[in-house]
Amino acid sequence: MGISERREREKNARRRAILERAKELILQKGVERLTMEDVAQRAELSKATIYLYFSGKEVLLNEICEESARTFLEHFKSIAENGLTGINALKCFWRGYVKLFGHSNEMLIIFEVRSFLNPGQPFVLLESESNTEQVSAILDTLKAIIDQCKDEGIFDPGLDSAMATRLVLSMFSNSMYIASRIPAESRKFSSILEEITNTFRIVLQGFAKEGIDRSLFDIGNA
Amino acid sequence: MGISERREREKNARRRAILERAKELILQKGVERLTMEDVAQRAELSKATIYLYFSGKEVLLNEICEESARTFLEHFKSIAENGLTGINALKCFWRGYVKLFGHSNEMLIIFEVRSFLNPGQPFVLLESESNTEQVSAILDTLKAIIDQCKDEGIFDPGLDSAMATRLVLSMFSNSMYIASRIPAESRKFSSILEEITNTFRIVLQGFAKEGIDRSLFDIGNA
Amino acid sequence: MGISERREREKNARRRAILERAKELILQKGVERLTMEDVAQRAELSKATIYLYFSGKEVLLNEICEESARTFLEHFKSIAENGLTGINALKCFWRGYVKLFGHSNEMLIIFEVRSFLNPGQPFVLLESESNTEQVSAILDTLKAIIDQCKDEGIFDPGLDSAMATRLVLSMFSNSMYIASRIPAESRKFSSILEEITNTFRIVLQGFAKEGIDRSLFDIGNA
Amino acid sequence: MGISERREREKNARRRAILERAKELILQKGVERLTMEDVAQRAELSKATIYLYFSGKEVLLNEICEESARTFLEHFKSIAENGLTGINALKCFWRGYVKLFGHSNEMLIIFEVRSFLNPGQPFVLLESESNTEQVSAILDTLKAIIDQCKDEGIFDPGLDSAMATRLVLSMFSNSMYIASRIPAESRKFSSILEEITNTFRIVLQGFAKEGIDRSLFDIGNA
DNA sequence: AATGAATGAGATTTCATTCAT
DNA sequence: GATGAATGAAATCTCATTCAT
Repeated sequence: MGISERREREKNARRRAILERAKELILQKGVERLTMEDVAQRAELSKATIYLYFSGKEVLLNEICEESARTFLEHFKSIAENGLTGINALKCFWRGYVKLFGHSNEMLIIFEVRSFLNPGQPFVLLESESNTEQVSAILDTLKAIIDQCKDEGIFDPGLDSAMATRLVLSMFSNSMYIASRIPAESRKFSSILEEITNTFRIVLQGFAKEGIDRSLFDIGNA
Repeated sequence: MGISERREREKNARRRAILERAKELILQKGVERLTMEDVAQRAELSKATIYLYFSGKEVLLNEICEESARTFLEHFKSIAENGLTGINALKCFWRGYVKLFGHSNEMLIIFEVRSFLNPGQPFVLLESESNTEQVSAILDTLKAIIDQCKDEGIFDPGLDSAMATRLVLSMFSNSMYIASRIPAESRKFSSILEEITNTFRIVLQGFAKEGIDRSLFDIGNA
Repeated sequence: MGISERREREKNARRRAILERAKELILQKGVERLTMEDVAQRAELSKATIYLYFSGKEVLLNEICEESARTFLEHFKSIAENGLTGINALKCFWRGYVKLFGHSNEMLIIFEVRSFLNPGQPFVLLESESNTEQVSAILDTLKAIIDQCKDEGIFDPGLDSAMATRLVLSMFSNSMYIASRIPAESRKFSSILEEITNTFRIVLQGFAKEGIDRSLFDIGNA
Repeated sequence: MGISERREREKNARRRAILERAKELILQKGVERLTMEDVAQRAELSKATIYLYFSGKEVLLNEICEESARTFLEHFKSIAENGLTGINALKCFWRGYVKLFGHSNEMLIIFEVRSFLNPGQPFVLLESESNTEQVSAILDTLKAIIDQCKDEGIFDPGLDSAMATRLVLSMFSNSMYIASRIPAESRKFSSILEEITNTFRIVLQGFAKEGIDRSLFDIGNA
C-alpha cells in the first residue's frame, strides 16, 4: 500500500510537472502555437509519455485551465476573509489577480486556453452550463461581489450585475489575450499592469452610483 | 474599351468576392483556423486561383484588414459632418461602428485579423509606426475625438487620452473577438450589440468629468 | 497574298522573339528553373499566347535547341572555306565556338537544353537516330574535321575519331553546363573562356600524334 | 545497454537505407526530379518519417554528398600506400574511381548533387572555402598528385596544376552527369567506363611533358 | 490572333496521434 | 511505465496547361 501510494504521488507530481511546462510554453508562444512535441521536449519526456498522462491535446489544455482556475480561486479564498465590504472584496479580488498575473500568469493562461477551447464563451458564460467547475466558481464569486457593492450603495443600483461581471471578465480576458500575444521577450509586465489597472479603475468609475467619491476606486495603490 | 473596363470590374468583383468569403470564414472559425483551401472552396474556386488574386495568405489577410478599415473609415467620414461637438462625434463613431458591426462585421474582422498579424499590437498601437495606413487613421480619429471631449469639459481633464483610446479600442476589439468565436449559428447580434452598448456606456461614464450628467452618454438610443 | 505573306513574316518574327527571350532566361536561371510564366512575361505576352506558338514547354525547348544549332552551323559555314587543312578547320571551329559562346551564348543553350531534353545523349549521340537534324550536323562536321586531322598526320592514327568527337563535345557541353550554372551576375566570360581554351588545348595535345610540335595547338591566340 | 546499442545501429541502418534509396532515385531521374515523396515511397516509409531522419530536402542531399565523398576518400586511402610515385598514385586514384563508379556510382552522385546544391562550383572550386570538408579533401588529394607528377618530370612543368585539377574533375563530373541522365535501363557501364577511360588517357597525354612515353598513361589496364 | 482567368496535380513541410517493444 | 519510431492528414504554395471570349 505504501508503495502504491508513493506511485500515485509520483504520478501526480509528473502530471503537474507536465502541466507546468506546458504553461510556460503557452506564455512564450501562445496556445495556438503550442505543439505536443514542444511540451514533451520541455518536460524532458517523450511525446508518447505525454499521452500516457493526457489522452490528447484538448484534455491537456483543459487540465491546464482547471488547474490555473483552481490556483486562482485558492489564492482568492486565502486572501478574502469574511465580513469584507464590497469594495474591499473587490480590492482583494484585484490584488489576487495582480499577484497571480504579475508573478505566475495563471490568469493569463486560464483565459487564453479557455478562449481557445471554447470560442465565444464570455457572452454566454453566465447562462451556460458548459462552464467548467472552477471557472464557474470564479464567475459566481465576482458576481457576488458586484451585487454586494450594489447593496452597499457604491455601485449604481440600476447596474445589471450579470452584465457587469461579463464586462470585467472580458476586460481581463482581453488584457490577458493581448499580453499573451506580445512576444515573451518584449513583454513588460509593469506597463501591462499599469494599463490594466487604469482600465479597471475606469470601469469601476463607470459602475459607480452618481455622487460616489472616485478616490474609492484607486485600486492600484491599495 | 468597354471590354477592358468590364474585365477590370469583374476582376475587382472577384477579388472582392474572395475577400468576402474569407471574411465569412474568419467569422465562423477564426483567423487561426482559416486555410487557403477553405477560402478556395467557399469561393468555389481552386486554390491556385486564389493565389492568382493574392500572392499569399498573409497578403490576403492584410487586404481583408485594409479593406475593412477603409470601409469603416468611409462610413465614418460619410456620417461625420464638420463642427460636431465631441460627444456627437463620439455618437457618430458609435453609430458607424454599430452599423458596420451589426450588419457586416467589418470591425470584427479588422481587429481579429490585425491581432493575428501583429500580435500584441494594442498596447503599443499609438506609438508604433507599424500600423497600416487605414488602421492608423482610425486610431488617430478616435484619439482626436477623445481629446475634443476633454477640451469641451465632458471628460476628466486628467484622463490620459492615449490610454483611453487604447481602452476603447481594446474593448471593441475584445467584443469582436468574442463575437467572432461564437459559432455562427448561435450568434445573436442583438444581444451582443446590447452588451457592447452597455459596455461602451459604462466606459464613457468612467471617462466622464465628475458631476457631468450621465444621460449624456446614453449612446445606444442616439 | 501580300497580306498573308506579311502575316507569315510577322508570325515568324514573333516566334523568334519568344525564343530569344526564353534563351535569355535560360542563361540567367538555367533550363530547370525556366517557367512558361517567365517566358511570357519576358516576351511581354500572355502565357496563352506562348502556347499559340509552341504547343508545350518541351516543344519550345526543342525549337530553342534547333535554332541555336542552326545559328552555330551557319556561323561555322560562313567562316569555313573549303580547302582548309584539318588544323585550320579546327581553329575555325574553335573561333566559331568562342565567338558564339562569348557573345551570344548560343552553344551554351544548345547543350544545356539538349541535356535537359535528352538525358544522357552525348554517349550515344553518334549512333543514335534521335538526334535532331541540326545537332547531328554539328557532330558530323566535327567528326569530319577530326578525321581530316588524322589523315593529315597531326592526330594519332589510332585515335577513335567517334570517341574523340564525343570527348570534345562533352568537354564543351560540360563547360557550358558549368557556365550556365554560375549565377549570371558573377559569371565572368573571360575566365571561363580561358579555362575552356586551356582544356581544349590539352585535349588536342592528347589527340596529337607523337612527335608533333605542340605549338600547333595554341588555339587560343589563333 | 545492448538494447540501446541495437537501437542506435538500427537507426543508423535506416538512415543509410534512406540515403541509399535516394541515391538510386538520383541515378534514375537526376537530382532535380527527386522528390521527397519519391524517396519515401522507395524507402517504403511515409514522407513524415523521412523528415524524422532528415530535417529537409537540402539536408538530405548534403548528407548524400558527404557520405559519398567519405566513401570515396576511404576507398582511396585504403588503396593508396605511402611512397607511391605520382603516376602510380594517379592510377590508384583512377582504380578507386572506377571501382566506385562502376559498382556503386558514388562519384556520380557526389558531383551531381553538388552541382545542384552549389551551382557553378567547379570553376571556383579550388579557391572557394564553401566546399564541404570531404569534397575539399578529394580536390586537395588530386592536386597533390598532379603536383607530384610535375615534380617527377612526367607532366609538363608549365602545367597549371590548379587548372589541371579542375579539368580532371570536371571531366569526371561531366561523365557522371551524363551517365546519370541515361535512363537506368539503357545505361551500360562497360561502355561508359571505356569512354571515360579513353578520355582520361587522352587528358593525361595532354598533361604529359613532351617526349614522355605515352604507354605510361595506359591507365585502363592497370 | 490574343489573352485573362482558371485549374489539377504535385512539391515541401508540420503535427497530433498510435503502437510495438 | 516509458519511449522511439512511424504515419495520415493537412497546410502553404507552384506550374504547365486549357478555354471562353
